[in-house]
Amino acid sequence: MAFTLSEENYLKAIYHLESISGKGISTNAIAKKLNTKASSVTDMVKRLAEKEVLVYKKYQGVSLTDYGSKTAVEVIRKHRLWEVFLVEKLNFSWDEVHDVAEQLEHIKSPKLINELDTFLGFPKTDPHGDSIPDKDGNFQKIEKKLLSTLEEKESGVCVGVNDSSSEFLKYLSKHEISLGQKIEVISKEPFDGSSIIKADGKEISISNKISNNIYIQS
Amino acid sequence: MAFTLSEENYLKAIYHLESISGKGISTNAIAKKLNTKASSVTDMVKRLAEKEVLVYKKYQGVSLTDYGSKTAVEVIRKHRLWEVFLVEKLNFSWDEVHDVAEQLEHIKSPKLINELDTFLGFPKTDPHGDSIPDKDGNFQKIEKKLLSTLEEKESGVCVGVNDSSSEFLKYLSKHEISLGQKIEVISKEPFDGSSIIKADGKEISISNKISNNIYIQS
DNA sequence: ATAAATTTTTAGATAAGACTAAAAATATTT
DNA sequence: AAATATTTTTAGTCTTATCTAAAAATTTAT
Repeated sequence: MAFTLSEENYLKAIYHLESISGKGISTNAIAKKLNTKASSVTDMVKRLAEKEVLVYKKYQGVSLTDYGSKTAVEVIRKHRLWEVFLVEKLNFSWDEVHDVAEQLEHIKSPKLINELDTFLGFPKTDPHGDSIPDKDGNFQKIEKKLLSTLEEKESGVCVGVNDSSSEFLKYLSKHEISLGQKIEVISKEPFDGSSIIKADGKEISISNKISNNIYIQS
Repeated sequence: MAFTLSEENYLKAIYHLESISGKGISTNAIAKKLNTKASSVTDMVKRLAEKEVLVYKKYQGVSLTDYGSKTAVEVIRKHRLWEVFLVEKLNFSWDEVHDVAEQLEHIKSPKLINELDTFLGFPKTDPHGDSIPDKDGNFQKIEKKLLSTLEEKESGVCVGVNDSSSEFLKYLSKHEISLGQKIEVISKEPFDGSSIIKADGKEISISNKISNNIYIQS
């Protein structure tokens, strides 16, 4: 079955929401994620239910079927492989790749994506630290926790980010925080959740919002 | 100004038609090229005229403006660079690239296409022998003529094809005719326009339709 | 448990792009 | 120069994907 660009974006959004909060995703949550209106979501969700990629019951939210999840994972695989290509071969920085990958992920050609995978040497993770599904849709869950959950004196390696927006990634670049970097929590301020961390030898103060967007592996 | 996928396809089609038959392209010619209906063309052409990429006068056909030509050339540049990428880096054969390149040519990102050009080493021609416009839109016209225009005993090098369809390219592969190959006309049959040619040391008979689709440089 | 607030759905519109069928304009024959 | 044929345009419809505004259902609060 073939899917439109919009349909693929809905599947991807619902898949991401399910991976955070389990089955039964609300219309409003999808609308917020896709910057659209709840009424538009209802319309689209009905179409997708007819295509049997998700189950929809009025006022009960939606859940992806196995077929729907598989389709979403295929799009995610494409997105992440293209990101690797852009960074490794075309000199993009990690804060520039997202918008272009959002377009490239919708190109339809099984041969293209499998050859790209081969060309890149079957990478396991993308430039933001997210793991890349293989051609059967299997991928390993990386054991990661938020930087904000670390206690004082604890440390770990930066393995990913929660927010891939260009603004956030630019913030990280400016403070010289990058993937694979060791980060140590020096102290935490209970009042506002901010903390002082040591990265790249330098101590800097970061807000709770920042530490909630950085994934750490211990 | 931004263009939709459909608009870009119209611009490309009109550009190609103009390069064959000059200014003033008829509604019907565009419809045939794009496998659509004349009425659909009229609709679209009105929209494009408002965007000032072409001039449209009822019943008089259309002509691209400079801006329209420039936009079309940008799409063609992207198409041909992606074809080179697919053949040289991803092991596509020249009869497999067209459909995928048709999708990739619509990706919007100036950085992407210029970095791709650099990555590929600024190729001058694509896998079908067509020249690739540089980032300013300049490209050299290759001096080429149809194989069907050669006389008996004349020969030349295959530099391109007129029809990039998978069926035609597969025909050529089967008969071991490829870009850069020397082709000699052994004899021509005036009755049906067929001819016997020598390629890769072997003599084969080809129809007029075939020799009308192969470009030769002497 | 009823009222108020929120969420979700329906109904009706809009825009892009395509279609069919019919009307209008242009070309071609005789 | 009429008559015929062809091309092009118009008018109206369809689909996808979106929107606003209003109605219905569900949740939360009192």
